Amino acid sequence: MTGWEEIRDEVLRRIRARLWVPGATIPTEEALAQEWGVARATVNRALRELAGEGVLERRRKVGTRVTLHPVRKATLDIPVTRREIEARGQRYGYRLLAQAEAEPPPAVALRLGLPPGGRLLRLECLHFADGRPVLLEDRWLNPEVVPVLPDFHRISANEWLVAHVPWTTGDIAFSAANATAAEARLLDLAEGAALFIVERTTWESDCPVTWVRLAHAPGYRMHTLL
Amino acid sequence: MTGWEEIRDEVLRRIRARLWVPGATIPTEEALAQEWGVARATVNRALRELAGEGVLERRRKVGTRVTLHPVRKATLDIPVTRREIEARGQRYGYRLLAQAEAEPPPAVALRLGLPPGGRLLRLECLHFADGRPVLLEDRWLNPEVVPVLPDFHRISANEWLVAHVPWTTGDIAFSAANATAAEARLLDLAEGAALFIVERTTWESDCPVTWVRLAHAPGYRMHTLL
DNA sequence: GTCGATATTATGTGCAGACATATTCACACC
DNA sequence: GGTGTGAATATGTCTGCACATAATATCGAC
Repeated sequence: MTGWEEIRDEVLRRIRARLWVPGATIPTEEALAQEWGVARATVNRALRELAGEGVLERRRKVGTRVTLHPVRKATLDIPVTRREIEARGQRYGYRLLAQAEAEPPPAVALRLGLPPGGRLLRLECLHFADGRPVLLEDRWLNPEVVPVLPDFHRISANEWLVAHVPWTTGDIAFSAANATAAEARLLDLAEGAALFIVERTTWESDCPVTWVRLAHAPGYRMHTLL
Repeated sequence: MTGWEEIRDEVLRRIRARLWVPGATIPTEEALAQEWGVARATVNRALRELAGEGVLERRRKVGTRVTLHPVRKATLDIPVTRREIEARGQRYGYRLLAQAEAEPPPAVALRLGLPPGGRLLRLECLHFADGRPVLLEDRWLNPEVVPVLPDFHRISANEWLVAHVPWTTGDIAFSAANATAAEARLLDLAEGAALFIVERTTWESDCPVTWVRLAHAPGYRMHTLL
């Protein structure tokens, strides 16, 4: 029993074998380190990992216990649209439908924390897989953050932003919605088709960057890795 | 500059300030440790953390670089339905619609890795928020894993499973679908309404436990914490 | 008994040093 | 020119120790 990964696996094994049941306190780091003949830091690393995944709960002085009400943590990878489509082995296509400066609807301004009346750059575009439209993008961009802009006919805002405004923070929400008549026409669907909606708000250190709504055509599945 | 969290924040600051641009290699752990007057292990902890979030890419001998094509990692908490509804301040309700042993459809058997012809326990139930139906659950359960079963009229399978078959592995997928006539009737919706679908397959150490499809009524939003 | 100071305890984090491992690069060799 | 080998190097991980911090338990004063 050497190495924090082996120790992590052994802890998981004991939990699954009901040796340590949910809600119960497990032995201290010290005791486990002694039992397995490793340093306490090694046990700590393993237990910290499991606590991060939500399997264990740790509190100073109290000890480590197996989580009683497990909250499944699903980690999703959200790549740039082009790479996501290409990863499925399909040919990627892109078309800019509209680009204009305008006043955003109140809901968008609110989410970005902007005062009403400001003006943002609005982009509407379509993404294609093997020539078929699969994703409608509706984006509002704060021109103050990115004063020099590229030609969005050639590169998608999505892709340009991750390269030029890296490592922003944000907020993502998922939902479902019926396609409006306009959406159905653009995505070549029947009106009312169920769309998978991703809404994303992006910030760069307290400054709003962009809000975007991605409407995925039916057939789209988002999937956890593990 | 002491403490791995401060160091992590400083690294992030430098990336956002474009001192270290995407694709570029940052100084070695040794160099950073010296610059900030801390041990290499402390820098390692901070950089490892950022690599886990996808901000940095690290390879032995090569060094640490700022990720060029960031893949946003969204972490979702997926609690038990009851707790999710109660967390929104609504009253939770639950009704078992059907419980029967049956042969699962091929798609379900395939996902669970079971040979065709086996029999599973099928549960169909409705979850209510403030008295209104919001979630339709269609579940197939492997009775071999959990030989002694509770009264599913009183406790939802969801909740009973997390308490009695803890820390399973699994696989979750999200999509959107139009409500069938039957689904619309049960959820008190118009036929064709856009449902948010969660499909989940659960295993316990190479043994299939359950497959479930959750159909959320419109209005449901799944949300990242950060 | 109640309250508050103090001791105890388990985890959180840090340090210095060591060795392991993956990868690259230079160089000798054919 | 191509190829294999070994040196160099950055990260990965472990050890043993120390002190910090948070939460609890204990015990004395009143």
